[in-house]
Order: sequence, then C-alpha cells, then structure tokens
Amino acid sequence: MDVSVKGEYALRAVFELSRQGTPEPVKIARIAESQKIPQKFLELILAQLKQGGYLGSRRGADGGYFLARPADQITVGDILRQIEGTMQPSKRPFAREPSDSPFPELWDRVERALSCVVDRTTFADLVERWRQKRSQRVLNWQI
Amino acid sequence: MDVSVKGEYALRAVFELSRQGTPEPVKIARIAESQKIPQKFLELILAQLKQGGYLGSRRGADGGYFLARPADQITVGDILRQIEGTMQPSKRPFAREPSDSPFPELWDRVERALSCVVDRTTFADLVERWRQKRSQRVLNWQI
DNA sequence: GCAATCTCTAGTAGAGTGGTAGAGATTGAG
DNA sequence: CTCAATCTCTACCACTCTACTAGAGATTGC
Repeated sequence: MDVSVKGEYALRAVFELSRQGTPEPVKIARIAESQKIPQKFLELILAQLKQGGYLGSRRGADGGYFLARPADQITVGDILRQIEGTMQPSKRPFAREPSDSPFPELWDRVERALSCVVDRTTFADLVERWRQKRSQRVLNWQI
Repeated sequence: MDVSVKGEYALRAVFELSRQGTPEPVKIARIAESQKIPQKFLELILAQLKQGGYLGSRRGADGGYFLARPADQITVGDILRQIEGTMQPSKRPFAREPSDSPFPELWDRVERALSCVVDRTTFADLVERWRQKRSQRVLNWQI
C-alpha cells in the first residue's frame, strides 16, 4: 500500500516544472539537481511522462522538458497512474475466489476514497499550498 | 499502491473465521481449503495474526484458530497493518527532500482518506454485507 | 560542424514476494 | 502412556520487481 520511489520522483519532477510556471523548457540536469533525483533514472521517468502526454520536450542546446498542459489540468492521480500503472488496491484475477466475496466491493470503496484525494489535487494546488506555507515561514522569520 | 497476496489471504482468513461466528477453533486445513489458500503459506500468516493479538489458537487434535475478539472489534485496517507493516503511502526518510515540500501533507490526506474506509470497516460489517448480498441472490434465484 | 541536449536499448545488484520443506512442541482420546 | 492430529518454528528457494547505471544514437541551436 505504498508509492514507489519512481512515483515520488515523477511527482517531484512535475512539481518542479509547475513551480516555474514558465513555458521555457527545463533541462533534465536541472530538475535532477534541484529535486535530488539520479539523472539517468529521471530521464526514463520523464520519457514515460511524455509518453503519457503530460510533458513535452525539445532536444538540443536550450532543450528540456515542459508541461504539456497547464498545471491546474494535471492531477497527482494522473501522474501516479501513468507511473505505477493503476491504483486499484487489488488488481488480481482471483478466479478461485468465490463470486460472493465481500472484498471487491471493499476495494471499490478504497479506490473511490483514494481518488477523492489524488484526482482532485492538481499541481497548481500543490504549488499554491507550497507558496503559502513558504510565505508563512518567511513571515515568522521576520518577526 | 496495492495490497499483497499475503494481505488478501489474511483478510480472507479472518473473514472465514468471522463468518462462522462460533468460538470453536477452526483448523488451518479447513480455512485453506474453503478460501483456496496454500496451507503452508497460510500457517505463516495465521501465526503473524496471532502475534498481533487478533487470533488465538489451540494445538493438538481438535485444535485450530479462532478470533481473539468479536468480529465487530477487528477492522480491515488492523489486519492490513499487521500484515503489510504500514499503510502510509510514502514511508521514506527522504532527508534529501527540501523541508518545505508539499508532499508530506498530501500523503497525510491520502492516509486519512484510506483510514476512513479500512479503519471503519469491521469484519462484522463484511459478514453482514455478504449475507445480505447472498440472500438477495437467493431471492432472485427463486423468482 | 560541433556541443549540448534529449532518446533508446541493455544490463544489473539487491530486495521483496510467494511460496515449500521438515522437524519439533502440544493436546485429546483411548 | 502412547499415538495421532494439530499448531509452531526455522530454513530455504525461485522468481519478479525496484532502483538504478551505461553507452551509443538522434536533434537542435549557434
């Protein structure tokens, strides 16, 4: 019942791109450094996110990655599903399981509860919360 | 973001014990057969659930496992946490992560949403729903 | 042309998953 | 007391997955 490191890296990378807010491409090396992600691993992750249509890229000098759509139209759930495959708590065939088992319904409830959080949280939300928390901290600093 | 086969086996085993409702011990072999779980694997799982205080056992002829407390006082979350260790979506130290990351708060929300389902669903609930669904089916059958 | 960048294919060490095997301890019945 | 049935404990193992790393190739901007 957990998120892989790869999934977390993906979220942090998209967060990093959302935070800039610019349409300018950001280099992999820069994302890797500022989010402390192994660069070669990040390359694979970003390619997968592009594959899913969440990111775009440009090669060559001045190349890099950028959001394929505005940050308020990409959710945490989008990214997690793209990277982790699914978010159903139990995705087994289980042909052996008696057909009147109470568990499929349970997994349904779990998935809906999960969805309420991850599919309603966009990266614009994350950036906003992060800015608020940061300004709060700076305020305390100044007092 | 999924539940291991071991976790599912544990839930099904506890469900099986809850379903009987009797204080009589049930043999491992019987649970294994009726829930289609490899017996030797189930032995390990049941021992772990006993360790957690959810089950009791008796050895020898007429031995077996039984619920250590009433089915309405054991939740799905109890069993999953005992078997899977935790249910926090991200349980990494991540000392490298900047301290103002928006993700710890996100994981908190996810965990609370998850908890709303699994920590409020007891095995008594599961048995009740299962009985209702079954009686519904029998009704349709008879028409 | 050439340097900087993304892209594609492979490989890989180590941990985790889903079991299996077998001897030992405990209990109830006769 | 003995025996059979059962739980208990320790070990082992094949396979998959995770979290990377390596390196050559394709584009682009200057």
